[in-house]
Amino acid sequence: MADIVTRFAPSPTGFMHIGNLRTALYSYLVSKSQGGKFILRIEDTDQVRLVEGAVDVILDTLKVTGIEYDGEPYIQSERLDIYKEYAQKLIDSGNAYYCFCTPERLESLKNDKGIGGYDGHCRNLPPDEIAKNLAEGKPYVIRQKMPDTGTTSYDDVVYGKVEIDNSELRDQIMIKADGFPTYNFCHVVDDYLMGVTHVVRGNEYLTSTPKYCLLYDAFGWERPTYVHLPLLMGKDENGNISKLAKRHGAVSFQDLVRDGYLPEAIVNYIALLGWCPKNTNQEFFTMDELKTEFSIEGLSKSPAVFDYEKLKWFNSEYIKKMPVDQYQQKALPVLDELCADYINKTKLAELLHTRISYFGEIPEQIQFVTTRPPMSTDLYTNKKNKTTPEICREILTEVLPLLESAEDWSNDTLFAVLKEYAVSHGKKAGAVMWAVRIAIGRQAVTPGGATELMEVFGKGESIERLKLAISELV
RNA sequence: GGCCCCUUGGUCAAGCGGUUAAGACUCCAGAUUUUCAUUCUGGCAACAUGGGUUCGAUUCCCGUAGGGGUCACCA
Repeated sequence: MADIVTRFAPSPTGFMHIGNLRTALYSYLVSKSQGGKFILRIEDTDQVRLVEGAVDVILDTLKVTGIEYDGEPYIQSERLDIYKEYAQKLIDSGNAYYCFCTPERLESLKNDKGIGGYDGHCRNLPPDEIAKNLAEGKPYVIRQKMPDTGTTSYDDVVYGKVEIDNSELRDQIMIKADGFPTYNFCHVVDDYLMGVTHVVRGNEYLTSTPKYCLLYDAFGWERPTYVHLPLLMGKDENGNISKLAKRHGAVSFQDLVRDGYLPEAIVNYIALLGWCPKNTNQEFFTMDELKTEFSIEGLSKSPAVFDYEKLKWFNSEYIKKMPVDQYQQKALPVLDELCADYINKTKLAELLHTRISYFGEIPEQIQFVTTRPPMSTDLYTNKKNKTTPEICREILTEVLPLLESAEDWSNDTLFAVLKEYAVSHGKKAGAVMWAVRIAIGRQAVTPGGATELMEVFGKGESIERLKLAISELV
């Protein structure tokens, strides 16, 4: 069997939609799982939607996700002559024709319910009229001539046989009036010229693929293998499901990275949205593992809803597995920006390590550190530790001088001091810890216990918060 | 609306004629922990529906319903 060649052919829109990234991933894996080639082609034939710097976004995304393309990327806007040449071939063979219809006429056709699309008006223009129009410089497009009768079918690797009535097919435009080709035409030419054996793309192309098959046939080329992928969906707050879009949340790779999701976690998660490994329940995959485990048979037919909760879970697992220094490197800058100098950021970051699911969560998690939340004395009441505001007040006042005289402000020492106090005063350790933690943290739930928080705050701020808390308990 | 595709718990999903219908996320309960988190137990929850085919259908076929996609000088 000849080597597999797949491609990823995004248009430069300025951001990488997560569904698009998944398509790239699968396309890459279809090839690499078989030791094939994977090429990148930039489809920038829409002149009105050009976005500056958009190609870099694509390149960067592929780089950080570890999706490596072979050779240099192809740029369609640099290949215009090629498309014209091949369009001409189709005109010569009678499979395409010039169309001089005005946009206005096409518009009125569209609005006419009985017709609902192009009517083949220029299909059989006499040669001399075409020549005349051309000589006059009349704007024109080139259209593909579709068969009037019969059906066209192909075998999709994941969906099986797909058959369409040719009467459903319109004479689609291959070359636009501005001389640029349409996707419908140039991707076929490119895929052929670039030796693409497997076309891997989203299932929105499932029903237009017969048109492309017809193009291959018209050229006398062998059709590629088609691998259509189930769509990625989003769910809105009303439970309605549709193609994953902005209103569902962050939908570009860039958005997710900005929120503090790790590329490896994102890739791992989306790899499993529409694909499942055979003979294993494994959920965590490195790119290398994906390359060896991936098989087309594991692809699903039904659309998958993108679940932010599960992504969060994946990400938190990846964060937990991060080596400490690497983790600190990511967390510290965030803390540096938010926290006062006296805060022990390294310690705080350490506490956060098992508690955040993405780095964007840090600011709200540490709000009680950057500000002093309003105190509610109800917080001192805890059933399990049998504490009340009164008991806590007693504990805090007794513990304050002990802490003030503490020389070492490390977690271990502080813990020993409080434990010592609890034992010698016949108090439950949990009660003492509860009182101190509430006094310091000023909220019910805090990342870390009493002494850990004190270490984070340092002696000065800790004592101040303690005194403040006592004064509020009168 | 025409055409095409899809349909296992709330979500991702395994299953490919005979199973107590896996597993993961979420949620709940319990244990551990100086709170929370982590960790560890356990639990709730599914084959859209009606007909066939078959000794037997979640698995195969048809209809219905629901969802999605597509009908551009966008890709």
